[in-house]
Amino acid sequence: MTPTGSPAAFSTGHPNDTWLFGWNPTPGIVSVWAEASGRALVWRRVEGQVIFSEERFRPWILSTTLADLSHVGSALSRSSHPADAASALSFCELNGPQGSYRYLLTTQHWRTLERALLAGAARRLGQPVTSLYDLDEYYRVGLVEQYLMQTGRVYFRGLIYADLHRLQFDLETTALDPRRGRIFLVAVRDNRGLATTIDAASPADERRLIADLCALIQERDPDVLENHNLYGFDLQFLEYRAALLDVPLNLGRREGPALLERYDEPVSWGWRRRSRTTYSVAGRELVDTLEAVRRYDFSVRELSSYRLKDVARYFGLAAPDRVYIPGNAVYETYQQEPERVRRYALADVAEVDGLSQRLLGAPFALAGMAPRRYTRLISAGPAMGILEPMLVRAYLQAGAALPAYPSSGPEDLAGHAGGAAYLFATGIAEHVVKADIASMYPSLMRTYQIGPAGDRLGVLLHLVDRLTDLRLSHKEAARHAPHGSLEAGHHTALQQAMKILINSAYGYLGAGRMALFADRAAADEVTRRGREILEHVVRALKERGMVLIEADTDGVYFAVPAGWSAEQERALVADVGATLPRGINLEYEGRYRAMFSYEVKNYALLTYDGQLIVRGVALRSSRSERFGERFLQQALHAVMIGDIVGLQRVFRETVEALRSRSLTAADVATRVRLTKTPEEYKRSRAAHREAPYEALLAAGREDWRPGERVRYYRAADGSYRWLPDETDEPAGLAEGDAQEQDSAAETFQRERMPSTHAELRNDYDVEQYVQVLLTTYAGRLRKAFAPEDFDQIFRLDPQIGLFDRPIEDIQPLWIRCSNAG
DNA sequence: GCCAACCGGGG
DNA sequence: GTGTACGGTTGGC
Repeated sequence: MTPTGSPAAFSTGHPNDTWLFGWNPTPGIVSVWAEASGRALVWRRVEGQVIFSEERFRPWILSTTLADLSHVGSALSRSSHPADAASALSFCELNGPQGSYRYLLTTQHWRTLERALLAGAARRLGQPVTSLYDLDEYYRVGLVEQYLMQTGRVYFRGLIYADLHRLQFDLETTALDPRRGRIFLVAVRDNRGLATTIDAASPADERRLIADLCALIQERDPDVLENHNLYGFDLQFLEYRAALLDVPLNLGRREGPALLERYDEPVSWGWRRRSRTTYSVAGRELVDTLEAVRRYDFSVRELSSYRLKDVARYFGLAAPDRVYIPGNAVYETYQQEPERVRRYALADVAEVDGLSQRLLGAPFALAGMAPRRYTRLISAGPAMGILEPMLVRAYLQAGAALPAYPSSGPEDLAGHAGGAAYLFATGIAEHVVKADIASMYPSLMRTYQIGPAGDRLGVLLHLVDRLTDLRLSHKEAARHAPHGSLEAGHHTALQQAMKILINSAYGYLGAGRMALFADRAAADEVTRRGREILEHVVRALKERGMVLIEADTDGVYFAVPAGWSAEQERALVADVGATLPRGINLEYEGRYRAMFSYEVKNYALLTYDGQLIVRGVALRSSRSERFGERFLQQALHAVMIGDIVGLQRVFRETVEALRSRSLTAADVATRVRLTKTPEEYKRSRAAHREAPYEALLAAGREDWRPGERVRYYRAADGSYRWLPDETDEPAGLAEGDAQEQDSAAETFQRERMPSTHAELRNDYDVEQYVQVLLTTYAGRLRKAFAPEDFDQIFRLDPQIGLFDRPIEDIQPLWIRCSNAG
């Protein structure tokens, strides 16, 4: 290996910070292109200028054995240090026990090594071997990762996010499928002031549009190309159209190969294997903000849609006068009002830029630590995708062998006990406090020094240690920097990146047999300690007279005596926290006026300023009829303030509104997604009728597309009625041929009108919806009452029952101290 | 009510 | 060069 820096040359104050940030100080790397031949192209941004350099590296792989190279004989040479290797094939022995990855095999050209190993392995195993990834004897990473781990370099050293030159482009096309539609417009902007569109009004102009787009990108020379669903749409479309029109697609930097490299990766989402396409170009990083949104929502779980427009609104990025055009009407609109579409497309790219600023700070900061491309860090899993490469780099830097994969013995099949979850009480509680243990699992790892047994150098625990301290200092620095400043953003991004790494350390311990340093026993020890701590907190709260409601893994809800102030609550939490071991911190997370405890992790909270928060699926309805949702909101609010009279009133009013037909079809309609094609439904219809299709057929719609969302309701005569809404896609639009485009335009014109006549109809099936109200919505409050009280409150027949008592006397099932009366 | 299958996004 | 991490909805039985 030929490092251009040494570990001593880069330090940020701690001898082992190189485990965190790499050991090579080279600043400003914005892109790396590594080839199997050992050529690496590196672009750096230094003082605003881009500097290109061509470098050499030796492709490498780690192995537990030399057996598969015995057939090459003297072609394999030994070197005492990897940096000394010069021959076509060589190996260096690392420090480590038998069975560990103690052979670092290096080569001049990756294919030489790969061919030799595949041939050797095939001979050893007596069957053909097609991929080294299938063999446990080898630990292999991608070429760019090889380069970064070998050199100790990382991306973006010394840069802040605003230093990156980012360009967004967004295609507008006449159809979704590039075989059936073409590009008629592209909007382009960058974070250096560019904002423009390129038109191709006639099909003959499309070739010029693509060429102009490439030329503009070359001229602006950005480090990053960004868009929403860039991989899934824009690049696929561009690739197809450029090939069809035989126009070169030069998106990369001129010093590198002018190609758009495509990977069709098998990806498992859950257990299911699917394929997705990604791309890369030399010299520029590609950023798909859709991936960043997915990653964001993975932890936050708040987005109901990942569509650009929805996400932009969610983050408050959408301009108030933003133009909205339904996707299937964009081309029609362009033909009549091209300027409107240009503004629409420019708003799209502006929102992508906003999303980038909002979501990509953390991946940017991670790229300054982990030996991986920036692009990959946007969607990489934090444990295997980020932490493990850092661990591997640290071991290579130390000349130490990686441990063998942990053997999967029978103990691994035994159930792994996770966090504790307790439901202490159901019903309604008042004066509720939530407290939780800050970063519980990493804190436990740190406090009790629980790390993977195979981590002989103690890298993981060291990383958790340093990251925890550094994160606190960046949080602090972000707080003190001027709000909204570049400096604040920089520290916030680092803080977030560090949080991601810290939180993944525990997950990594339990990451199954494919993680090099996984350690099930250590993971179990962490959760065992966690349960111990949670039980301790619960006990301490009980001893202090608090009423426990529920506790889950690292947090607990409990009720305090009426009349307590927030200060008293905080003091209590601090008091309990003081009984915990050093390094384990109990935090006061919030206070609530009331809580409806339903099941573990399923509850509703009422804040002191009247906001209703509903958590867990059990309290929500998947049907989501508007009238039912409205009822449930009001009902939960009423029951949590103990207003049973009000609760019954809301119920009776809703029943009355249904029966008097003062609600509308839109209020009772439900929305489903179609799965069958018209042909499939026609086949199954005789055996089994399904409401949404019947609704369409009854409305005269014989054509639809699976995936289409359909709103419908049940009418008084028992039939189902379709209720088209503003954003519904008309039939067959994916095909995008001329007729269908026309129908799209017509539909669009029709649907721009605020609310259609159909929405205001009131011919719904009253008793059906009364039953829905009672069973689906009111039923969710069953656990808040004694059975006879529930029946009395929600009785449909308003005559007095034999055992009724005055409604004023009915109380919900309060969760209260027994001694408080 | 339970289980398996499917989808997310882009014009 | 991945990924061993989904979650909500729907339809079929």
